[in-house]
Amino acid sequence: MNGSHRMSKRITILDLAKRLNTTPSTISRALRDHPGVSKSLREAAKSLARELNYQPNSVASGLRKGKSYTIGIVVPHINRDFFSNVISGIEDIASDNGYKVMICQSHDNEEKEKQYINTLVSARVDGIIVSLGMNTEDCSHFEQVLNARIPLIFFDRVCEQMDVSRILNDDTEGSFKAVSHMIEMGYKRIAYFSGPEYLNVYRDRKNGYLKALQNNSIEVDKAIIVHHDLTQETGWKAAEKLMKMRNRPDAIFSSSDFAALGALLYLRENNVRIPEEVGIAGFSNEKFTSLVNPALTTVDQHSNEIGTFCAKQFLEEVELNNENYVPRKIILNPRLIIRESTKRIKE
Amino acid sequence: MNGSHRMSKRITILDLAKRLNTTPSTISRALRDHPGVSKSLREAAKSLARELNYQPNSVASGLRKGKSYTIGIVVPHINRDFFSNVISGIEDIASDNGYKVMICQSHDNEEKEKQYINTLVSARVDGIIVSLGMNTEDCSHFEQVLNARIPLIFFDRVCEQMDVSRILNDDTEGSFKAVSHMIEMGYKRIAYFSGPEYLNVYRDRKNGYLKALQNNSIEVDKAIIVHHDLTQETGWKAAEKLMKMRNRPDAIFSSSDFAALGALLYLRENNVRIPEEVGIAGFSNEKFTSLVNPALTTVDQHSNEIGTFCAKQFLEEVELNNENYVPRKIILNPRLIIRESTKRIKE
DNA sequence: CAAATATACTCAAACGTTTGTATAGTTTGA
DNA sequence: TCAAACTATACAAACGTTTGAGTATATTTG
Repeated sequence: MNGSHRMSKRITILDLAKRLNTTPSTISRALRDHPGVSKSLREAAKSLARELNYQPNSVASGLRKGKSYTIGIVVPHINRDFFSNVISGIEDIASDNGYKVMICQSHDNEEKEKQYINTLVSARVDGIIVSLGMNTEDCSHFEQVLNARIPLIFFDRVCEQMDVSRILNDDTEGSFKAVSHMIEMGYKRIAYFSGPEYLNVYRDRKNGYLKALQNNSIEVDKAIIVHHDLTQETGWKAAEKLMKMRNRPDAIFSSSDFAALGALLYLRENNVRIPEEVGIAGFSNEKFTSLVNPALTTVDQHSNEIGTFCAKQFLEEVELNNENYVPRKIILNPRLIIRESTKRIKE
Repeated sequence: MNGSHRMSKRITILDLAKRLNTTPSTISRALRDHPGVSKSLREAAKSLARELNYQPNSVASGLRKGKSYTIGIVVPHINRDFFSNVISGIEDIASDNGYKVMICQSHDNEEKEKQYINTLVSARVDGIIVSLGMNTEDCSHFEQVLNARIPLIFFDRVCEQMDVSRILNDDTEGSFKAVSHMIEMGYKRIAYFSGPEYLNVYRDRKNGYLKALQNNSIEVDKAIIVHHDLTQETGWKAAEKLMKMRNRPDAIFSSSDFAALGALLYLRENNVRIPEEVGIAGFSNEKFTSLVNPALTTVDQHSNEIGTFCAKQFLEEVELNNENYVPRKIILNPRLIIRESTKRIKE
């Protein structure tokens, strides 16, 4: 309550041992119900521990055992529904299995991502789960994770050169579904917002877009394929540019919900009717997509499942003790969610 | 690239020492530029470390120094804008000062919160920053943090009995502003969504509501004050109940944006015009509030600033080494954001 | 009844750092 | 020139736990 001000030394296993006239090793075993310790001592140790409010020092135990029971997670932003749902998924499985998670935000900054990887390796986490930052082109900072024989798992935005497990969506398929749907709704000239092409997700999503056009014999016009960093702001600006073209597009498909939102707001502000004049769709199924007006068609990525797959894959690899496991690629099938922003009466 | 399969033992300070024909202690000092070590050796040590890709073991160093350079954060949910912004704020300051953060989600579950506190104490974090779960009535699990002399800081939802620093909004004031505004807009019968009253924030917000009514000589009607867990779902249900009253309210003020959203969706679905027939406002300024239709009036809590205050307070307390510091209460003034959901033409 | 076997412990080393103290070797000063 | 002072390094203990090996006592076995 008031924090009594005796300089209480933290109590250790040695203190318990002294009080029970035995040794630290015996206490250590007693507390973990080792069968080699008599029942009576086990009980005594545990009740004394409770009484003195003993908290095991997991730093010491981590050092001795070479295991920290911690998983490091590095994502660009935790305040995106996609990432926070993945993290929730990881955390649920992890904590059921006695692991805690350490969450780091790279803020899409390669330097920060590198630092966090260093920190996690230094902290001797038992595994690292990563989705790359938007600006990460070079993957060399992950080499040391492999060298340290720490299980490494990527999801969503991955390092393709690295031979490690990865959990992915079929981004091509997701994009293909969305664009095919838009074509079916009668849109003829569909612009596309893409991210950096050294990242698998953006390359794949673009391929899905191209495939859908091709499939419907629509010619690709590079003028309406825009590359940017897919934020709300740049989405707004890109929409502005597109709408001022003489031959303006009648739809926008964005590989990010945030950029789609920016575009949507631009269109709304400029009284372009959605979906009648211009259709619009995004990617990721962020919460806000169902709430904007009109509600945004988007591609759901099963974020929570991705998280549980990541965690399960980690558990498997850690179990195998880094020996002869084969990296695995798990691909989920994304789901198209059709909402008002593309529901045009077919012409 | 392919993870060469020699069972490479991790290299330690001892390995470096052997190669340079010196001792671990000297290497340890050399790597940290201790002036007692000759310049040449310092350089040699550092370049060898780089060459061999030496990664210091922060577990060992943590054990020896009794410091982990880690801050534990416990929040109900990381996928709420309010919390993730606070975390971002903490993390920015923390990482500038060499601290990493460990983020835990209590999911508003008291048991889970307790476990996480245990884990963090065991992990010997250097500080713990908490916002209580919705269901946490009993704060006894925080006693051990104090006993272990680990700086403890609360924000938003706090343990009032505990004499530790806390960063808060003036929730009464926030609520008062919102409700006063609604009254000014001509709403006469304003319902209220409240959370559990053992939590400071909900008690304070309710007080602000009551104060605003009183201030305008509006009688309080307990029939339209609803207590629930403030999720989108319960907000929906509560709105339904209220709208079916014979003497139904003409406005709803919710102490959570999520519950306000639920209510808004119910009203929209049932063709109750907002803000004409019923006004509505929430609390927290979640991203979606500006995007729903109509946009939701809400109270902004300066989430990012709360985070930086938390981190700075932690740094100060850790600096003082737990000696004679006086717990501090920092109160920020929330900001009312008026949007369409309450902009009724005054009658 | 001696020998084998269980039982319930104790001992000591180890994990990888850090840090206070000791010890060479070198320089300085009167 | 010899003690004092400094420089650069070595030594050893410590952080708190875990674990393999060792030991004393009690119990079983042929």
